[in-house]
Amino acid sequence: MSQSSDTTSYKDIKQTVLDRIRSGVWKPDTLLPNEQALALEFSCTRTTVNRAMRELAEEGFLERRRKAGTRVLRAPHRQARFTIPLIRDEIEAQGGAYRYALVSAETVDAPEWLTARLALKQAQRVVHVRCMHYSNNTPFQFEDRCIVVQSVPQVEQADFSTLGPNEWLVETVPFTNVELAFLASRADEVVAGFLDVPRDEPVFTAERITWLQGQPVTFAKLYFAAGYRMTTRF
Amino acid sequence: MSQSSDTTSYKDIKQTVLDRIRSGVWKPDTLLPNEQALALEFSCTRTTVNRAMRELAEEGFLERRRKAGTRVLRAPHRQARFTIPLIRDEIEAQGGAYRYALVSAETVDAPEWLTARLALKQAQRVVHVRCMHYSNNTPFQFEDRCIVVQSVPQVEQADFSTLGPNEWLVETVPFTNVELAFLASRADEVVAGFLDVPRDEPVFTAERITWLQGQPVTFAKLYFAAGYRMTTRF
DNA sequence: ATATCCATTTTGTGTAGACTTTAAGTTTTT
DNA sequence: AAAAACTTAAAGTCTACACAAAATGGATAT
Repeated sequence: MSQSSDTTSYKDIKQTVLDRIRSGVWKPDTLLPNEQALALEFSCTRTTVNRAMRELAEEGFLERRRKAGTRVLRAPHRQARFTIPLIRDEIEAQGGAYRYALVSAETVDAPEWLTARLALKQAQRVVHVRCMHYSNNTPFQFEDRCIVVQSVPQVEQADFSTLGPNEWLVETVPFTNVELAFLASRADEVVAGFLDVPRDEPVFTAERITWLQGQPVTFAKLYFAAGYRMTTRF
Repeated sequence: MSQSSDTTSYKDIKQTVLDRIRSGVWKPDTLLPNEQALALEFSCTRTTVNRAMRELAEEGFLERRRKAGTRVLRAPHRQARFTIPLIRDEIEAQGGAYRYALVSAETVDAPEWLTARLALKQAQRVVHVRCMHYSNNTPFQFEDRCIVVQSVPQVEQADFSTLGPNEWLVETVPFTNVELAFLASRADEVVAGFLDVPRDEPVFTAERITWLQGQPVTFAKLYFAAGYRMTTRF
């Protein structure tokens, strides 16, 4: 099917199963034949069928339960996968020239809202960095970030004048858990100034909280330039 | 490790490998031992190692190339996975009572912008539906959708007075390709009215184009209520 | 120096078979 | 009835082995 080979591959099976779902041969809620039977039909081993079905389940098309069998999901709970690239990569991928500029960097006491937001045990020192990312010298993103000193002590020696805090963190604390939120916010004086948009302009915004093994590391607000769209296909 | 079993499972291997990456034993760009060697180390078969490493690669931690081997990715290209639920499910999941209300439904000629946007060969008839989704009787989402008649002829007989067009489409055309974009837009007169927010309020907005085997089926703009956040963890 | 070819290594995927784990359904007991 | 115990079907995972496919790095030819 996919290759002009003599054996049936798990990819062939995936394709065939998808086709049957598409064409309505196997409608939502249908209980599919078990792996044994499918292996017989496709004249391959159960191992191969298993891989095909397992992947289709992971992709959100099927639901599998031991003893109960495999059925077609009625409302495809399809998952959108956004790849979150480094901003430099994102800009360069669309052919722009990336430029970074530090706005400010200072060590301060964490404000109350941040203490609450990160569920810090007590008030902590944080490095507060603000910076800009440009594509072809037009504003692309304004970044406003706090990094918890206790979690990443090296941050006090870090130099953010040429390297952005995100890239620095990726190098320094490569392995993290993330909570990411997208929302629409309103450009205040500061954001409007940096992004070169009118005040009160709607701004696509991402909030990103990062932990390292349960320890909150950083809170970032990323304000995108006017007209930014975050896109995916599936 | 995970189970108190006597065999090494692919999950154990995944965990161990992740730990080594976390702890810096295997730093970014490190070339890992090949599957043979790992199988020996974990005293299991190469098949088991293969599954562990394959999944870690899929999850964005490793890069694998034939002959070149497996290496740790420097900037974890981790992917955010958003599950896009039916809006009814989303509302009910957070404990709200879902209510749907049709605003308008009419068959019209596709406006030019839509013809261009969907790359229609010629101007087509479309069903234009506008409707509201409420959570506990507060506005949650305003939906403005066009459905291409030629692609889904049954739509002209559809009754959207009690069933939302999205749910109808999921039932009728279960299998589709989707392009999804998120952006921040500004509430115009209409949107502001329906969402009960001031004019010019920033509104988190999703645009969704759906195809069925290459045929454009529907274009939808989904305006979310004030303060909506789309969240994910990874 | 440059381009082409080729051997070898490493991952990718298949077969065949066994044992394990979960949970649906049935039967039995309370 | 309701709860507990049992049976059993289905997916989940492992072993052991084989061959395929890709692509690197060196060897060879231009």
